[in-house]
Amino acid sequence: MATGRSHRPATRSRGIPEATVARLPLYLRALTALSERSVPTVSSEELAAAAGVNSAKLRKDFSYLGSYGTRGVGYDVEYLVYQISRELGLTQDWPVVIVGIGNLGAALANYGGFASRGFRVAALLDADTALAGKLVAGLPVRHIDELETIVADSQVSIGVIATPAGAAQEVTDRLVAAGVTSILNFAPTVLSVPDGVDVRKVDLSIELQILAFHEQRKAGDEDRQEPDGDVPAVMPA
Amino acid sequence: MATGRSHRPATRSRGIPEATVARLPLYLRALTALSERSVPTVSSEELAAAAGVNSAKLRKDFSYLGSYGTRGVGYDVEYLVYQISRELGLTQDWPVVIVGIGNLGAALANYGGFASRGFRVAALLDADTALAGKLVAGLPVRHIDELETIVADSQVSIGVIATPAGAAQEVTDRLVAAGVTSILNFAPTVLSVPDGVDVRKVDLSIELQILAFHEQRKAGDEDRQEPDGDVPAVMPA
DNA sequence: CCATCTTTGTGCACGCGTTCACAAAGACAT
DNA sequence: ATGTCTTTGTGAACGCGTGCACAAAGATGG
Repeated sequence: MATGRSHRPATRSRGIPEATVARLPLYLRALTALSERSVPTVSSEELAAAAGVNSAKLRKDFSYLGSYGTRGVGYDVEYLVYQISRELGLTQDWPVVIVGIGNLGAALANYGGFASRGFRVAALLDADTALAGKLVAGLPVRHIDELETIVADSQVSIGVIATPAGAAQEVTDRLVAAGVTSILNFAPTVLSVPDGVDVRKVDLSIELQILAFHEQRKAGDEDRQEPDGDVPAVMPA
Repeated sequence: MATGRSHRPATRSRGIPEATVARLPLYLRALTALSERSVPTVSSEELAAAAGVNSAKLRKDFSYLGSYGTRGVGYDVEYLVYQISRELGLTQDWPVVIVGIGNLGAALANYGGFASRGFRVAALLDADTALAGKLVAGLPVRHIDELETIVADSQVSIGVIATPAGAAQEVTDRLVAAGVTSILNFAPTVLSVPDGVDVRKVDLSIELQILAFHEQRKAGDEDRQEPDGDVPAVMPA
């Protein structure tokens, strides 16, 4: 029992579980919405509903950050917005380069969610010389060969890859060599990077395939289909 | 409104764990690449490397599908491609509607990974009448009011939402009412849907924020930037 | 046919994440 | 103050996912 509280729950220890980190942006978004409506405080129950999670999970998540709530009242919205922003590192400026200015790259460049969260598009890069100089989201597209210079000059540590799959690994290598240590990959490829470099991937096709799996299951619930049904002529052995 | 139930209905699919389902598309992609190079068989070790996972995990994943390997040899590439495709439901045709034909919607419409995996874009929808009739990826953009007709006529069960956040819930409600039971959401909002409808979300901003967290942690390791600095005047209580 | 070698399939243990359930902490009214 | 009421913070149990390590299965060669 926590009757004799002898030591602090390690507010500052970087022992924040990965699953919790992944939910912090979700909470932050819900809190920002509340903040814009000038709501002063919010209970874990209300906030959890807004974020689409379980309230116990939310409380446990916040407990990793520290004791920022008030029992009987809830959480101070503004205070929590600040604490989560700080924890996520959003109180500082993160220059980002986007490589590959096709449809997707342009969509990313135009995405408003960046600027509002401390992310600043430092440059748009593409291998196509025909694109060079064209304005996308108010920024000129620059040639990929300027990558190294731009990353160094603008202290870019985050790169976004929106190139075709074939170019992704080479671009990654150049970004890493230039000093980038975090990569958000939209290309449908497995990237290999040295230790110390973080890669997160977003894959549209994979998400759809997962949906298809569940969709098939729904449809097949009454249509009990034997898994070893008919198989093409190929069989091992 | 239906309370935003955070559904994680456990893994009672077909006995196939959710985590495994999420990796099957990854294996499928690696296998397809091997197939195109006419590689007849592959070991769990090789395939795992290509997919970027642990080989034991891969073998366990495959074991949920059945015993499709041959000890001492490995897996028959073509056979495995077929089995995974069938398990994911990719041997059938999945008509998809994309709602919101901005930069992102256009990028999705042009994405080649759809058609090659059994997904067929049945229609592109947008609320902007100025877009109506315009060709995107060879398909005419149609007005959102045609949603119900199109979903019904084309037997669409999967919807992709690429609208602004403010429109996402309403579009979702209309899709669901029209019969769609799987939704891929790109809008930065929590969607509430009735039971039986699957939602997967892709959020660019969240991914970047997670990267920022790790990036900050890396930078702060040596640079010990006073984490407990000043807090804005706001304090709870 | 037997020995050896390769690679699968899986039992098992461990660690992380989720959820329950409740005591502690504070607000608020009297 | 004291009691009541609300809501947080968290101990504990549980379940899922991961990875090790190895026996079983089959190929291959002599």
